[in-house]
Amino acid sequence: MSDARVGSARAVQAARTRQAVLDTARRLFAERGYAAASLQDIADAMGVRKANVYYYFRTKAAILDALLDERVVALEALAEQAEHVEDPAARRELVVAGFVDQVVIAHRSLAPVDFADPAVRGQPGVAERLDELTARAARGLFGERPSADQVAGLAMMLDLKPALRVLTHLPDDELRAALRRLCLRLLGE
Amino acid sequence: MSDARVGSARAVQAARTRQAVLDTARRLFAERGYAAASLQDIADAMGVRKANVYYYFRTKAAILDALLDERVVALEALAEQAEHVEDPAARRELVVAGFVDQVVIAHRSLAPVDFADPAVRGQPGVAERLDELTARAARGLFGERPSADQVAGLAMMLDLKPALRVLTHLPDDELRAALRRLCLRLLGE
DNA sequence: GTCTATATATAGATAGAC
DNA sequence: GTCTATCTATATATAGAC
Repeated sequence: MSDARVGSARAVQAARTRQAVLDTARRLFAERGYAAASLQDIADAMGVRKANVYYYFRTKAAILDALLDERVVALEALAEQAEHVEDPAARRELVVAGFVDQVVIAHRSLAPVDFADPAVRGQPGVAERLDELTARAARGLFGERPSADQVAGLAMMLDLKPALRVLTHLPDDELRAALRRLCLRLLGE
Repeated sequence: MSDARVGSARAVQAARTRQAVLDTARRLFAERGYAAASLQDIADAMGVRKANVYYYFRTKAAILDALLDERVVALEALAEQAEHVEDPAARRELVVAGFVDQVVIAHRSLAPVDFADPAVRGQPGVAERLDELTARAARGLFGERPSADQVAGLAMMLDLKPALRVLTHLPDDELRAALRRLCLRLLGE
């Protein structure tokens, strides 16, 4: 029986290890920053050897790419979804609620990649992709000519980490409510 | 004549080189993140040898400490000053105006150390010092029992970098005005 | 005060055995 | 699929000449 066959013992193990790399890297990148979290750290935390990590990802940057995709794809899906809502106020509600849910879920399970990390933004193509996503969101929320205040508020919203850090003690529902109010304040009500 | 004598050729050169280390490190730490900016990078950018940098700072962390002091001392001075203003609204105006001026000046001259960089917060004592400063500011602005929304807004205000990134095209006076409005929104008017 | 040269550790990454 | 062993580059940091 081929290893490629879905459900074979090796295929199951492969999927499990690959996912463990992503989960561990996500946590360590968020805790220490991308540059300061080494592949050795990741392997140690997983209880495997470094070469085993390289079996699944050719480079450290490839791990980051996979993690960024998780978040960026989810955000792009949210933008897509919002663009089908006609009423501007309802659209804003949808974006804020969806965004906050994503952030909270990512935070509660395993902390998300930090878009504000200079080492992350410095990866080839990353800054461009984030900036494009921001511009798209700005057009969707504020029209073709967003004001400086609107652009600034949106940029701040994309990194809620400082707020998350001081609100971790709240239960999920209160956390979500507080973050939603914060986002609406940033977008200018 | 002793080198220690103020104004001697060597003392002048020492002060100049030491300052160049701080200026260069401040810029590179902000651009690339603390972990990703090496002492070799700093020495190269200054046009000196790495050993020369070590003549002024025993470790890389010592450079970061000196840079953090610049910012934290300035922020603490602002907090001190604000605590002598009786009227709450006036106090808030003073804090926001003073804070924004500091951020803009630091940004326009040489970009400031990034408080949100995990590698920076991870240095011994840094997170504690920043958290204490934040708590002090919260008490000064909102009284003894700040609400979750107030604490969250203040935490966000301490890292205006995302907003700064999208507003760099503005002239100084407009930049300041936009950032002040942003801060006031974050603090809840 | 700045340099050359070097020590030592660890980073990212690969080869090949099992 | 995971391991041991190793390569190469670069990191922080130091010793000692000039």
